[in-house]
Amino acid sequence: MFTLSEENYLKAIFHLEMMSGTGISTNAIASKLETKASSVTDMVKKLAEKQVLVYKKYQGVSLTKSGKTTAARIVRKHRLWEVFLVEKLNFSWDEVHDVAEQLEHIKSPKLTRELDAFLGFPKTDPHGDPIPDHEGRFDSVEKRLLSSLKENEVGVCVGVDDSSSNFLQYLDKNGISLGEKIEVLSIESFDGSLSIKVAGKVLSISNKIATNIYIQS
Amino acid sequence: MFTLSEENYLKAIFHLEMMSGTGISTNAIASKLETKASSVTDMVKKLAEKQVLVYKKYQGVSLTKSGKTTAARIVRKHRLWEVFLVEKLNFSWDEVHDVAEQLEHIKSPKLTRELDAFLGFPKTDPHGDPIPDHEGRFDSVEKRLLSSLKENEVGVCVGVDDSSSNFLQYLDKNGISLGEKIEVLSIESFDGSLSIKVAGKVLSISNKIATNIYIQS
DNA sequence: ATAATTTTTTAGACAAGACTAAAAATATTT
DNA sequence: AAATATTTTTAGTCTTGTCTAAAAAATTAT
Repeated sequence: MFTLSEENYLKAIFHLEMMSGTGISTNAIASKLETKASSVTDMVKKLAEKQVLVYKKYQGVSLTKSGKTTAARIVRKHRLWEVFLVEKLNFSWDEVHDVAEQLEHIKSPKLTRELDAFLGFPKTDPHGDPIPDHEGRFDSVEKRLLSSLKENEVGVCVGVDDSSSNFLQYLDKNGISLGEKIEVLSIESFDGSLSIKVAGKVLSISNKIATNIYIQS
Repeated sequence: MFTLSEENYLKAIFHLEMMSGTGISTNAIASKLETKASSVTDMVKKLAEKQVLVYKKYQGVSLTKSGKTTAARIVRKHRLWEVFLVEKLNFSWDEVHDVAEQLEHIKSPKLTRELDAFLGFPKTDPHGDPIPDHEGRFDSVEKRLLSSLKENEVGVCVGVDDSSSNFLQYLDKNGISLGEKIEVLSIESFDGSLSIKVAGKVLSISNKIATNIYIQS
């Protein structure tokens, strides 16, 4: 069994490994968890003893099989709760994160199982991220950045990179949501900004926005 | 804001005050929380500083207005989650307690509000206990013990005193559940055991069982 | 390749919340 | 009312998870 703090470390390392492969540095973990490197060293030693990760001094850490499964199960719970909040309790996708951050630590296999069934076994959360199964497996959604599309190409919004409240509210305001079709009308070569058509309306977005939206085509 | 531990103390004291009035002893709290009296003294001092209870050495404690509201809100969340688990996630009434014990500490006013609405503003939990409103008010359900009925009287099961898994499973096995009509056929004067009719079947139950079932008539 | 910089680890301290053992206050007996 | 028993508090210790400051290792620059 893991403490709340241990679970947060596992989840952070899991996410970092997803992004940048194996061998996660002490500082990377510290900045993700907004804590100090020395605290990370301590905790990482503890988790190594529990066999959920491999740690060698000055070499960063890597999750073991069991560590990955444990972490994926926390992510699973987080994303299931997000679906619940949005679909059943009228939360918008920018409001769910903090609450899901608490709910993900509830320990009850039956609860997770039944919640999954109650929601109709969803495959992705409200931000388009895949929901791992009980064994920790999940389909890596094939997603490209909106900014990688060429003129006149179309795609469907399947997720966002930045999940900050500000950004999600911007998207809401402009009618961009999961499943929405997006068509690239033109690309400004000067600054990479795009003119797109979404929900029937024409919209101009910066390149920065476009590199935070995932689409599938 | 209160820590998990502080919330558990508040809830325990709240329940003790409901049962036995004001001025709760250190030992009573310690045994309810399965901790030591010395730990209680420490925590009680901390809570007194936070103005949620009044503490005078050797004289026990009493919740303040604000302490009562805080505690009632935790109870409110606990009971709402119990309803959710039973009504939406197929938990039986003996399985909900431990999970609700975790869920009650989730901090999100919107979550509580929306959950309440999602469940249709229930008035009682699956054991028949009233659900406080946001201000901490609740109707005290008028309930009598089944053992207080006379021969040929009838009542409806509205709750249980003992919420242990064993007892609740016994009730399930014998078709006794909330809202079920119970008719007392005869009372054995020798040991106080009752012959009752419930769900069409005749059943003999001990006096001890009958003093753990609340009915309304 | 040596110096400077950055990263990581160690050592020691602290707060929260629990514990044990002993002292102090209150309650109960006789 | 004194003696005994119980309850409560105090004092000091422990664990978890954090921190700061300093030392050690690794990396980068000169």
